[in-house]
Amino acid sequence: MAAGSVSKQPKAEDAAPTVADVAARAGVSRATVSYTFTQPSRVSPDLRRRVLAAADELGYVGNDAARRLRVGHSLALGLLVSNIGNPVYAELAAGAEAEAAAHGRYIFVANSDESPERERAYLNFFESQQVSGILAAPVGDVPDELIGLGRRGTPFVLVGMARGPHSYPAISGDNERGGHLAASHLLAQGRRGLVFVGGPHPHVDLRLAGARRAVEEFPERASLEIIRIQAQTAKVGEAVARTLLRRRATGLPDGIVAGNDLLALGLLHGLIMGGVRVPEDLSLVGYDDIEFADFAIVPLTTIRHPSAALGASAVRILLGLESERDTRGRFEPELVVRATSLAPASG
Amino acid sequence: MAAGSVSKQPKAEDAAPTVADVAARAGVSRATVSYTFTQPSRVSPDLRRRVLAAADELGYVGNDAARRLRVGHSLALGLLVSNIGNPVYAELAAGAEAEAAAHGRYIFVANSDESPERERAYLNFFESQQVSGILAAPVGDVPDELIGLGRRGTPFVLVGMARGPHSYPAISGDNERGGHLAASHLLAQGRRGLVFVGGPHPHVDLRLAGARRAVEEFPERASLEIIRIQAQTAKVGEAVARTLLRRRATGLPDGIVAGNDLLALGLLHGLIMGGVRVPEDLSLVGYDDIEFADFAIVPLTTIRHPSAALGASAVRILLGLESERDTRGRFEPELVVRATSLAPASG
DNA sequence: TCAAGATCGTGAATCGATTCACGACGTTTC
DNA sequence: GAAACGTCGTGAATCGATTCACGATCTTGA
Repeated sequence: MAAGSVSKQPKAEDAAPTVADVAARAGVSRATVSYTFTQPSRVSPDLRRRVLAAADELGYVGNDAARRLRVGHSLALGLLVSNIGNPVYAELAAGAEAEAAAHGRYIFVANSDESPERERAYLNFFESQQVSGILAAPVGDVPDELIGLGRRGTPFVLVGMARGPHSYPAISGDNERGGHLAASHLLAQGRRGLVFVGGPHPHVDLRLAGARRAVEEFPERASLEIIRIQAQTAKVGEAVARTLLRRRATGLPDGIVAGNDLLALGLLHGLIMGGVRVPEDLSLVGYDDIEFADFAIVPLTTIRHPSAALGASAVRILLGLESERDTRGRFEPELVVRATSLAPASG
Repeated sequence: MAAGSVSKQPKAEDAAPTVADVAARAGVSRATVSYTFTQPSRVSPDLRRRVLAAADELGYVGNDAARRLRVGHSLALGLLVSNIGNPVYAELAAGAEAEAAAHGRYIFVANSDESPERERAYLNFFESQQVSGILAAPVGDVPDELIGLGRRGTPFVLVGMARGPHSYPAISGDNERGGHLAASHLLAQGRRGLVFVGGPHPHVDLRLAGARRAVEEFPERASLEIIRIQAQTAKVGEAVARTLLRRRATGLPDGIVAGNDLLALGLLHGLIMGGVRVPEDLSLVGYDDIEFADFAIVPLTTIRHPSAALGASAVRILLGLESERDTRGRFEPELVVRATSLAPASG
């Protein structure tokens, strides 16, 4: 009684429906069902309707594992970020996601939390998932796993990293130019004793280079001191502020360029707590234009960084809709003047 | 010449290696290779070593599609959040990720950006990916897709949502208690004209209920006004601050409980800009203890919410390592007194 | 020394969607 | 009216890892 006369086991009634179920219901073969979804033009309109109706009634969702096993890659793209807690990366992810959705694709966000080990683990996982492309916003060097993956046919784009010594596809805002903008702005409003606060990081180093160039090109006498740190976080910014305050007797800088906004917010807080008036005594420029920059007690002057656009472009490149060259000149950084610096001299 | 005498096509040399390749190199059958990874004890130590060595030399990564097709589910868990830009969800994701990694699992973060449509699309995608479980931190109602998925065998946990009218597995901090803590703190320091600012949202409504209870239980006379809003963001907070300032003549509240920290930061900014002294004129309590709470110019008193722990527990529940009951009483909210409120009367 | 049992490796079937190669049917054209 | 061609549906092979059921080899005890 339990076993019918058919050799095939009856399906559990709540198991996910398969092409076979849809085919049976629509009275066609499994091949036809598949063609209905993958090459609709190959199926006559009449049958197509019938198949789609059957699929709908059954709540057919398809099994991407089977699909992938056959065609070799998934509809998903992988996004590897070093720290999802940084609003910049959250914005990057959102931009990539929106663009992917527009093309019927999905983004898997993996957060390595700055750990090279997790980074490698996730890259391997991406490979085992056969993602059809990878966006990587890694901390340091290009991981070997990524290079291997690329060789094995999974395209990748480095996001937010300049083409450095490597020759892999990479798109990025012009961080050097942004750094130049920031320092020039301070110089233009009369600041002459500048400090750059930032740690080793591909982006930040370029921002520093830009700031340095601005000071060197400046016709008058101006100085740029560099304070190196370990990480670009608000906590570190506060610590640096305390250090600066300690040498108040010998003279504070009158302008600071921070490696990013988190750092700048920490600095701002620390300095104001210490009685420094911003921007009267000292001007401050951050980098990234995160949401909180505008809500700091003294709204932060900063360099806007088109993170969402970068994410979107990276997706388009991976999907072959755009080439790396096409993006040249886009993603220009932009100075956003708020209250931590004076308005630029207007004449 | 092109075609050899073997019927099988030679593999492209840079194609990903398969179990067959590893088996050939180690001189064993494909079954043995598989058992080496899935049931190591079934293989003698000697062979195990040989297989692992071969796999390592070939850079074998496995094909999760094939694996999944056979076993029916993936090693990945899906995390659906409504807004990855909110630090609370970023923290939740990080907590879940760490716990998952400890068990050899991975988390796919999907960001619906508050759109019910994207939410549904991602749930379907999760199904097609056969994730072995889903963590959902949705905005409003429990989506039908999720319920269907659950019925079809994919476990899910609602994170950060109280068990409401529904009866689905859910874990959450005790938002009612947190709201009570916040309001009680204000009452304890002598505030009597309280305002709760918050919009419709499962969490926030509970926080409001707690605040209301605190005021009702309070032996002296105290009032609680409720300002309803559309979204808990900093921008909205600023707008509310402007509204409050406009009625300064008729009297401002002396204590505000905000639905979350983003909102509180916006309020804080708006009020201070308007000349209100915090905490002298008015005390403010936020909710969530996001990183930026501590860096606001007047560091924000808030209720700490164990988001990372919630994420970790949700993962353990999905993996069957813990039951929903086990978490009862954990995730207690905690009052973090900073500068936007006075210290509680200590005697 | 030989049978019974434990240990450990293997061939083959299987999961579900895709796609090739074929064939049935209908239409066009001379 | 028949040959040639197009259109559109189908059977069957395929992707790679897993796992069942079986069998080979080795161990143990009388």
